Amino acid sequence: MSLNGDHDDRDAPSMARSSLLRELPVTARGLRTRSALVGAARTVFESNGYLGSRLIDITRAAHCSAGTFYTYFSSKEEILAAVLEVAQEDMLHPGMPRVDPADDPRAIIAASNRAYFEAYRRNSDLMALLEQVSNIDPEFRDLRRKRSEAFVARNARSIERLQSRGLADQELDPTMASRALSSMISRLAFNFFVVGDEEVRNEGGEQGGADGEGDAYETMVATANRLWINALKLTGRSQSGL
Amino acid sequence: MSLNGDHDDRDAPSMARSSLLRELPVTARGLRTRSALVGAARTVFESNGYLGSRLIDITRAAHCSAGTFYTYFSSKEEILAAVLEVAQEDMLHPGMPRVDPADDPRAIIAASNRAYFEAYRRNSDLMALLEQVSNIDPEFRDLRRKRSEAFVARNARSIERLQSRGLADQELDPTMASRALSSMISRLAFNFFVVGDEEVRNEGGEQGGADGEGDAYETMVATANRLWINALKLTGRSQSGL
Amino acid sequence: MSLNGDHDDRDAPSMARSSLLRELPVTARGLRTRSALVGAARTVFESNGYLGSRLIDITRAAHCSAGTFYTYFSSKEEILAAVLEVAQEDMLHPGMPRVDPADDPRAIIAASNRAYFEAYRRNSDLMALLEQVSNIDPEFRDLRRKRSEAFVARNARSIERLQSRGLADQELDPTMASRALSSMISRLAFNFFVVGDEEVRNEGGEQGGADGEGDAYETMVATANRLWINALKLTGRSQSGL
Amino acid sequence: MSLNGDHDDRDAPSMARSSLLRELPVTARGLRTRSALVGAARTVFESNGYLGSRLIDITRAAHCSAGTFYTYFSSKEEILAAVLEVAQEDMLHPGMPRVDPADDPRAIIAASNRAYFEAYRRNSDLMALLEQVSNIDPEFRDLRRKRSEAFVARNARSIERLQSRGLADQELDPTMASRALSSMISRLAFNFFVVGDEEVRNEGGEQGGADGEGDAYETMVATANRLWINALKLTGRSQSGL
DNA sequence: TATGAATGAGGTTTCATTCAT
DNA sequence: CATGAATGAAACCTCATTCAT
Repeated sequence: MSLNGDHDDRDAPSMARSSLLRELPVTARGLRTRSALVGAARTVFESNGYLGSRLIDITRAAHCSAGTFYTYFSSKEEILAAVLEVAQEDMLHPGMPRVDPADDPRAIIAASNRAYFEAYRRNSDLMALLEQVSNIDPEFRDLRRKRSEAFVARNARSIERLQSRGLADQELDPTMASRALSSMISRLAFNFFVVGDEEVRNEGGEQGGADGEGDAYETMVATANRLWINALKLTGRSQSGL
Repeated sequence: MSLNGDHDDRDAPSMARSSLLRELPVTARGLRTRSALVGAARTVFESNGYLGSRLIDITRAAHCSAGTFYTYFSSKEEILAAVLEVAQEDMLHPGMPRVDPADDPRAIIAASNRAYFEAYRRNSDLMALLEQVSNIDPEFRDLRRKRSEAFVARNARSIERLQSRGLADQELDPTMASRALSSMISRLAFNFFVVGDEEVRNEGGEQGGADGEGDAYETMVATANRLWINALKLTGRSQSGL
Repeated sequence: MSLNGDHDDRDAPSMARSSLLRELPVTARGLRTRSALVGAARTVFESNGYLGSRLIDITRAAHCSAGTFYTYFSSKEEILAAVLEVAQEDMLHPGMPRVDPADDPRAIIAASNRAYFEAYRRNSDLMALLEQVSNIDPEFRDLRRKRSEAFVARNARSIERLQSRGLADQELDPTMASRALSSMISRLAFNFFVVGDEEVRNEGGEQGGADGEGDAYETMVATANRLWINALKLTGRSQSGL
Repeated sequence: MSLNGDHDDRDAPSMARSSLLRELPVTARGLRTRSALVGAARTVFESNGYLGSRLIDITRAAHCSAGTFYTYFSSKEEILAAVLEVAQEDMLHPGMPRVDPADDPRAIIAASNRAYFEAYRRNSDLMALLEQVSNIDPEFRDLRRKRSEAFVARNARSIERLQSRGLADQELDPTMASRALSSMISRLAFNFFVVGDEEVRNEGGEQGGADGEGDAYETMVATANRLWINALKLTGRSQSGL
């Protein structure tokens, strides 16, 4: 349904395919080599960033030569696209528990937000990479923007539906609200998993007991959910705190 | 007072000074040249980005030789710091109308959010630059993070105060809420002014009349304010609509 | 055997390898190019000195591009190490006539000194280079010092052996004497072949007949031998004049 | 008298004056500034070497501006000449105890060698500098060579005199022997004070008791003296070890 | 399909020296 | 006599990409 875990700017791979990727190799050996390159590139990019990674680092990690690279990709940009594509899957369908549309919308939001954060945690290095490259290469910025808009539109429709059912603040512009709340969640995740260091993650809730990283994480999730729900003025029969 | 317009990551210039900048020139001529370099750098960086800018572009724009650059700065990084420093002022003290602490908190929030967006608009090229560089250079990322935390802490105290006066949702963790809402505003501004192009800015509100960019902007500000206020569950006897 | 021709500061090539050199190329073409670079570097360094040589001079002489240089060496320092390494061979094993340990020690000394001077003559440009660079770059100074110590130790053992056979001055500290005599020979060679110009080399012995460079050279060798033998108070029943 | 402490290549300042130095300033202030520059240059050169020293380091240490430098010196080379000139004094007249020409030549040699080593110790940084620069700049190499020859000639005359008195090995070429022995002493000092590190200096004599740096030093002096005397086959009535 | 050597434009940076003030 | 800003040539080095094998 709606309000799925995508608060950020990525999308179906097909968009990327058309402009950036070559055709897949036909032989088994070719597939293996290409696969090794993509895997190596992911590792290398995650460690050193896009700019810090040399093609030779990638080919070395893939146990092949510099020339071979150009059999499968026509530029550094292109293999980056391939790397990002692989990871989109996980961010796009973060394996959320099935939700019944009839459920309390607040529960659905809570679940999808949590699923998003979990996926972000798994892919934080890649998200950092995406953030880096979309601020460098207009091609990726553009890609990102287009994807983002698609999801914002979907979430906007959900908000609209909630409004028409009288469950959400009628004064809000659905598209803009969708943009704002998506921004909030994705940036929170970015700051927590990419920028954040121990200081950020070690703070627990205000109640006291700081028993490690988990506390800060749970606080973040709970706060994000509550803010989101408050922001939409979601009402419901159920009084359960999320 | 509180809840000021700072949703982003900048701060007192002194932080940068210590590690990055050379001593200022003593003669008027030197001051002039240095100034010309900083101005030229701002222009060049804004046009080409950090990576796309060559030192020779900067010195040419400043009408001086390559060697002169190193009289005042010891690296590209350093002149970037100088450029950003100049712009911090405007982002930090965006010239908000004086607010009376006794005013309706909702009005204060609305005013400070608007002031932030205005400042962002004025400095959007520079904000794009900061975003780019903080995803490349750990020094700038670190600087940014430290600054951000300082402001988050300040806003968190404001939220706490509202909570203790019974005006804001007591269930929220003030620090985390501050982080989330700051993220929302700053990212919204980034997407609007930096990433956004005609498509984004030309959409008006859903109510109808799309008459240009102004509409989308007003919708964004209004939505941001309303979401922020809803999110904190700010209530008040005060009569002003936002 | 002992008292070999090494009065100076060089040694097994392996010392340099570990810290300075890249792996060798695998193809014949690569080997050829690397070889051309080393040869070109030797010529260029010998003509212009280390500081006076630009990488571009070397690559031009080797008929390759600047980038190619870095396929094989990662710095000017490194190719210098490679150049010196080649020349070490000749200085280390100067092709001395085989000596019988039972021979008169004085004859052995005379032969090994002469072999050293001959090797120095062949490699004088390179020795000048080494002298220059070891007074500039601590890495080379260090290398030189370590090598020197190894040879001093070997010669010291020879002196010790002569002492224990009652053939050399017992009062001498073997290590220090070895150091002193090695210094004498190597510096003499340096002054003659590197510093010295026509004035020096044209002087014959005092006996009269100045008939060119050869005379001065023979005088130097004879004097060095005689001083060395006198200095150790080498005595022998053996009849051979030096 | 003869065989004075000069085993190396320096000489009366007048030689340098003619080719390298400007006239001295006339005012007291000028003299003070010039003096400060020379002093600063000595310190800086000794710390960083000739190449490693920037003019700006020198002027800063002398508390004056870059422009002022050129009031007194017309190049980096020139101030180096001035620095070396100052230090020549000490090396040239190392304050040897007055010797009676009628004394045992061996005692005279021992005294003058020791005086040389002492002077070298006092000026070792400067000697390192001279060594460095004379392998870089032909002007200094030339200067050095000319000076050296002058001293070698003087010592050669002393040897000749000893030979004619029947006190030294008649077979030796006096000039060449002088060159060789001077080389030995100066290089020994260079290796000990400039190149040498703890390893070298901490070795005591062979008898055992290593009680610090002094031991190695005394061994060096004693060995140098004994080798020198042996080498010339100096005979005398006195049996005293040196 | 795989190799790895070759490319070369272009970047940043240094510092002795000059000169207007 | 002093200042210190300005100069500018040239040096070293990087790495995505090509291509002969």
